[in-house]
Amino acid sequence: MSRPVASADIFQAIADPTRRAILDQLRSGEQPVKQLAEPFEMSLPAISQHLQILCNAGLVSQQKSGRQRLYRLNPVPLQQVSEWVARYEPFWQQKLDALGDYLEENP
Amino acid sequence: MSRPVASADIFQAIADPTRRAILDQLRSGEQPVKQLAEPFEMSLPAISQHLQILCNAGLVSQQKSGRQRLYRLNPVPLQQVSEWVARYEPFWQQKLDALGDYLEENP
DNA sequence: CAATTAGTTAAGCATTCGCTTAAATTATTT
DNA sequence: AAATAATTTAAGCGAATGCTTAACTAATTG
Repeated sequence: MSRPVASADIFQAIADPTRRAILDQLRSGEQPVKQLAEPFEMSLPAISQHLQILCNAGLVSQQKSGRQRLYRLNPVPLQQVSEWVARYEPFWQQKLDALGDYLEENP
Repeated sequence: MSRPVASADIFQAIADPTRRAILDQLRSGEQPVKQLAEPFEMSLPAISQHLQILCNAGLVSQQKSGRQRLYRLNPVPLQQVSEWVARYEPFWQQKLDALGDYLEENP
């Protein structure tokens, strides 16, 4: 069998820079594959596979429109990431406060 | 070579669930490797390799203390993730608002 | 000093990943 | 109906990933 089998894991899905760039691009509205592929020096199938992974992770949805397929951003699963990382915010505040104090005491 | 070569990329570093769990564990303070490894059904070298990847990503630092090596959380690079994902918050707000409206209109 | 403890390095292996090219599918245009 | 356009499916490939076991290094203890 050949792959883009469901990663389905959000963290895995956003680990790849191309996929993050695709998501970034989709913030300006739904777009067909060809347009999404434009900024990348990569074959169309490669992009298609990335889109499938994003789809499996629930980060995009697609809708047929004539002979193109419009992909649309679904940001909801990113909340999972947001929530995870938010648990660390107190810690980096602390770190930065410590740095601030240090700089104050050692001008 | 079979190294845990420097990913150095934060998103890659947090893509693995074991590594995220290690980070989670480190929020309760610096810990030696053996203690960090305890919750996992995995060999010590495996954990050591994960720690090295976290180290390369700047997410942890280590400090020798006798014959143990204490690992400590450094959350600062996670801000990168936080900033990236924050750009999507307006979008999921929008999504949830739409859902809310829908539910109000279709009780 | 020999034995033990804590951890890392090294080497190897199976699986997954990101990509490619070629072929297939589906819809539109001529 | 034939040609073209948009995209996916398929197959394959090299590199990276996550793990293992075995061997090594360094600090502590008996």
